[in-house]
Formats: sequence, C-alpha cells, structure tokens
Amino acid sequence: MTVVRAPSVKDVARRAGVSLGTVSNVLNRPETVRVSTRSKVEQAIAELGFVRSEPARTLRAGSSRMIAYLALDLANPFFADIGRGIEEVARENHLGLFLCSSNNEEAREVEYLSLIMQQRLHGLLVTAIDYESETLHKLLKRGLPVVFVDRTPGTLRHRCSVGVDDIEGGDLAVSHLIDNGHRAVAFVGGPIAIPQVTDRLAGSRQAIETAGLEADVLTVFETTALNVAEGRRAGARLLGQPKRRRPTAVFCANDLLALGVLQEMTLQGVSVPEEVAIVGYDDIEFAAAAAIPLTSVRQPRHLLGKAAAELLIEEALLGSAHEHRQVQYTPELIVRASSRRRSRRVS
Amino acid sequence: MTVVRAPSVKDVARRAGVSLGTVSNVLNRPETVRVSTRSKVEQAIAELGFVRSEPARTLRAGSSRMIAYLALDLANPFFADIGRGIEEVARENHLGLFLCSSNNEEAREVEYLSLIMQQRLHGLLVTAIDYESETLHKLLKRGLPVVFVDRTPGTLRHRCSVGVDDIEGGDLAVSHLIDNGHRAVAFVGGPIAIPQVTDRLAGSRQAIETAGLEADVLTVFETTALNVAEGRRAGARLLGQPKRRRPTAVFCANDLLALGVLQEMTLQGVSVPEEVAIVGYDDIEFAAAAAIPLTSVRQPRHLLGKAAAELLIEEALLGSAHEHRQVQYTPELIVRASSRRRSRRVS
DNA sequence: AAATGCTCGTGAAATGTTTCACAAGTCGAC
DNA sequence: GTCGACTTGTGAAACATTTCACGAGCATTT
Repeated sequence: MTVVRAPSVKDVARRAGVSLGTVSNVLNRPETVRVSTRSKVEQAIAELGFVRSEPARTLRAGSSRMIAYLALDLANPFFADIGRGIEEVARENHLGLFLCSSNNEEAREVEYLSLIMQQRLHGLLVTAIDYESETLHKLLKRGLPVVFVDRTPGTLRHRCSVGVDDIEGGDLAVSHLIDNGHRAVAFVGGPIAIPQVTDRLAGSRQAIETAGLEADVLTVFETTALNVAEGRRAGARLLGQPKRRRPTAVFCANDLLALGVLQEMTLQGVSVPEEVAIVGYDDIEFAAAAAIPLTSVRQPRHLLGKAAAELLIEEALLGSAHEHRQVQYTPELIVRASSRRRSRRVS
Repeated sequence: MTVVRAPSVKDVARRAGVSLGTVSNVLNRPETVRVSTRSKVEQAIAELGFVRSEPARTLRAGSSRMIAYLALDLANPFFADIGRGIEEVARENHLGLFLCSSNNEEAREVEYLSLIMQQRLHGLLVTAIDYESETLHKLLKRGLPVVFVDRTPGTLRHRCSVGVDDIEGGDLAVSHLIDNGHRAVAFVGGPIAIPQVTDRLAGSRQAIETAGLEADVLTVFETTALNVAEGRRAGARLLGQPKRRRPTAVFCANDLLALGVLQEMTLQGVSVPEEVAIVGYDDIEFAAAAAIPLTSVRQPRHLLGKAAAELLIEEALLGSAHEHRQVQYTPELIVRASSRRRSRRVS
C-alpha cells in the first residue's frame, strides 16, 4: 500500500532513455516520432502507469478542457435532461463536463461561479438566478464563453442563449382544450412574476382570442410555487367553485402542479378527463407514468442542451469572430388520456 | 471587448510594489503581513480583478481541492438526492464537487474515471457498474481516497462504503402487507441478478418465514428492468392470472415499477388499495404525488450522501492512518393510501 | 556599541506539461 | 566530400502558485 508520487513525463523519459520533449511528442504528435522510439516510450508509460496531469496542461495552455453547466436544480429532471444533452455534445468534442446545481440559492450560485473562474474553465452554460451579479459579469468581462440556458437575461439579451417559446406553448395547450369543446378553462400557476408563467398565461389568452371567444373563458388560479402541494391546493380551490362556474378543463404551468391537481381530483372522486380535463407543461417522465397519463406540453430538453453546448463550443472556438445567437425552440403538445376529447366538434 | 490574460500574483505584486512572495502571504497567511502592506496588496487585487489559478495551485500542491461523485444516473432523483447530501458536506469543508453520470454505460464510466485520474482530484465517491475495471483499480492503487456509495463491491468489501440494508427493506414492506391481512403477495422486480433486487426479494421471503406462513404466499414476477413500462407489463401479467390465484398485494422493487403497476390497475379499473394493494421502494418524490399516494420504503438518501462524503474526507485527511469503514443505514416504511389496510386484525 | 531577538518581506526553487528553436544525424546529389 | 534537405530528437523556457531559508531593519538588552 505504498502511496507514491504520480509519475511524470520526466520519469517516463528517464525510463525510456529519451528526452522529456520526446515523451511529449509521443503524447501529442506521435507521427513525428520513429516507431522504435515511440514504442519504447509507450512501454515506459504502461509500466509506470503514467497519467497526464490535467492541472499542469491547463496551466500551460491557459484554459482547461472542461466546461461547466450551472443549473438551478439538478434534482429536477428538466435540468438533468438538459445536462444529458450537453454532455453528449461535450463528449463528442472531448470536453469534460462539470455539473453544478445552485439549488435555487443565490449564495451557492455565486460560490460556484467563482469556483468556475478559479478553475480557468473553457466555457460555461448557465441557468442562473441573478443575472446581474458581480461575479457573473466579472466572468463575462474576462471573456469566458458563456451560453444562457432556458432563461434569457434582460440586459444580456444580445449574448448567446437557447430557450423555448413559452407563449406558443401556452397557446398550444389552451387551443387544444378549446378544440375539445371546453368553454371554461382554469389556468393554474404562479407566482405570476416568473417569466415562464407570465408567458404561458399570455399564450393561453392568445389562444382564446384567436378562437374568437370572450376573455372570461379563462380563470386564473395563482399559486405560490410550482410544486405538487400547490397543485393539490389549487385543485381543492377549483372544486370549491359553484358547480355552474366550475371549469371543465385545467391548464397547469408545469407538470408538478398538474399531478397535484390530478391527485386531488382522484381523491375527491372527480373523474378525469370526463368531468375535468388536465393539461400540464414540461412533459416530465412522470407525466406519462401518472395513473391517468397526463397531456403535456413538451419542451425539447435534450435538444436544448445540445444546442446550448454547440453554441458554446462555437463561441470558444471562434473567439472574437463569433457572433452571438439566440436559439428559440418550439414546444410540442403531447396528448394523452387526461384531456381526451369529450364532445366532438368538426375539426 | 478586450480579452486579456488573467492577472497573476506577479501582476498584483508589481502593482502593489511588493514581492510576489508577499502577495502569496496575504492570500495564505494574512496575519504575517503588516496591515499597511496587506491593504496595498488587497487594493491591487481588487483593482486588477485577480483570481487565483486553481490549476497552478493544484500543480503545486499535488492534488486539487475537488472531489467527484460518479453516479449511475443523475437524472434519477435517487442519485440526485445523494448528490445533494454530498454537496452539503463538501461545501462545509471548502471542497468543490464535480458531478458525473455514467448513464449506466460502462464506456462512459471508464472515461470519467480516467478524467478523474487526470484531474488529480482529492477523492472520489462512486456508484459504479464495473467494480473490477482496470481503471478503477488503477485509481485505488494510486492511493486516491474512494468511498463506494449504495453498492458494495465484492472484492472491495473492505474499503469504505455506505449503503442501506435492502433485506430489512424487503422485510418491512412484506411484513406490512402480511399485517394487513394479505396472504397472496406478488414480488415485482428484476433482473433478479441485481444485488438490490436479490436482497429485497430475500427480505420479502424472510418476512413470510418470520410470520410463519408458507413460502408460496409469495409469487415472483421478474422484470427485465426497473422502469415504468416494465411495471405496466408486470401489472398486466398479474391481472391475467386466474381470479382465484391473483395476488391481493404487490411489492415492487422500486417506485417506477410500482407507478407502472398502479397505472395499469387504474386503466383496467382495478381499485387500489381495495382490490390490490401496492408498495414501492425508494420513496421518490413522485411516490407521494401519485394519484393514489404510494406506500414506499424510504432510503435515507440525503444521509447516505452526507455519510459518504464524511467518510471520504476522513480518509483524505488521515491518509494511511485511516481505517476503512462500512456504514449501513436502515430503511423506513412510509405508509400511504396505496396499501391502507383492508381487513383489520388486532395489532 | 555590540549582541540578541523579533517582525516583516524577499526571491529562488519546485510542481508537470507543452512548445519551439535548434542540433544531430542520414541520405542523395553534385 | 561538401552542401542542402529532411527526419528525428533535445532541452530550455514559460505557465501561476506556494514554500522556505534567509536577510534587512529595528528595538531591546548587555
């Protein structure tokens, strides 16, 4: 159990009886080294179990072969899936990926950002909380390639970013419900101030207007968070309405809310979709797995991640020649049992 | 948009009119520097926006201030939660955490392990696929502190590890069902070869034996994977049984399977828990969020992560003085609607 | 006034890698 | 046998940091 210092190129060179420059050549430009020499070196490498020191390479090169994705919350499958997309592209480009989660805490976000700065990373993908933090702007000023994921920051709108059109998503969901004959629709979501919620609500209203219906077709049930518990509460409030005015369909700003609403309906013996239809947003894995599979607006999460990573690599490669771009994807409605049509209308 | 070389201690020293050693002292041993000098240096640091180069520090120190958690699949909330526990401890100890996911692919696992080796990390937490891989053993031989998480490898049983007693978990689940009067119980899970599945099944059998019942109370429905689709399939198979022999309760080796079974029951109009009771395993967030909240065996995931990180830090600190330890936690049964008792027995 | 002890600051050395200008060697052509 | 062209290998320099033995400056003691 002897713990020894990791062997260095120098050790390899000594063992192979060549200069240290030659070892480096074998590692980086093998074709410039005579076969006999090369194999001597390779053997020495194998015998010593030599592994290149990434810190030393980074120090020499000025920046590392690593990028980072700083997400809001990796325990949320939405971000985890984005991470997978990023990872795929990173791997293709021989870049290591460093995943971090700020867990929705500003302090943690700042900490990670400064860690990233210290690490001299190659680039950063980020879904941030505070886009005006000093640390973030310091990173940008340093010239670190950065791509914003899913949220497009106000003052940094000109920088590279990827996102999904949430207005379109809200429109898709509510248009679907209208097409299925619903004339009393609830929007469940909040806090309204969250850009995603604002946009999805705007899309809902747009759908109603486009259909030539009155605005009061839509009732808004604002929640204090986007989780299951709030969904249940909203469901209870909804059922508390006088029968006459009770919505026949619910569009939730995300799937967690929708699952909460669904749970409340099931517990209260209200049948879905017969009495109340439900549409969620995000199409997380558990939307399809729900007891009554959930109709949901799917965001191309994996694609989002891939596109973001590709933008980042382009930016890192081209340097100042790179032109910032904003990529916007279109969501897709996945219809499942929770909103199957009740009364047919000619389509 | 001038991209400049990051300022170094040397630049700071020049600006502050001191030697570079002094800057280093301000950074690492501020109390040894006269206040007037120190503030000159601090001002220079602020003006230049100096940030320490972690790669250079690592090179000098021999190993970095980072640890890694290589998980099977970070998109699985189970591992994400473990990650959070680890992160908490890492932060307390001023260590950076590097999250990686092998996505259940051996190739990726090996790739990450060699990346970790190159990075000269401070330590590694890992839930691996292949515990006999050359790369992993190379890491161990190098003396890298390693703690195994959730899976205890055969030949490496003497090393540090944390886990949960799955036999106990299986026992808890099935004992609960027996207590509730069930005398025909299905075990759904597979492939049986997976240690976790083996243990949970063994625990199930143990419960039956302890209760003094015949072994044939338990019917095993083996699945090819631990996901929702396989759960649905198992549910269908279960319903295909002749009424007389159909189990009145199902214990699933994880919650995904249980959600699949629940979904199939709902779709086929079989009421839960009246006709069939269901118990899952892991108590993922969506277990409580299901239309019919799921009874499940909870593993202390967060604690698991914390304990693992603490073991790792101890190992890294004490070096050869450290004694490897295996920490085993006890699972807990969370009873919810999906298995509420049908026939009361005196308890 | 010399010796001692203390505080504060210095600068060279070392960490592992890559690069690059150059040297050594070989071969062919004149 | 000298020159040039080409192949192959060399070793010093640079990257940013930390450490450590040492020295300068100063006050106190003998």
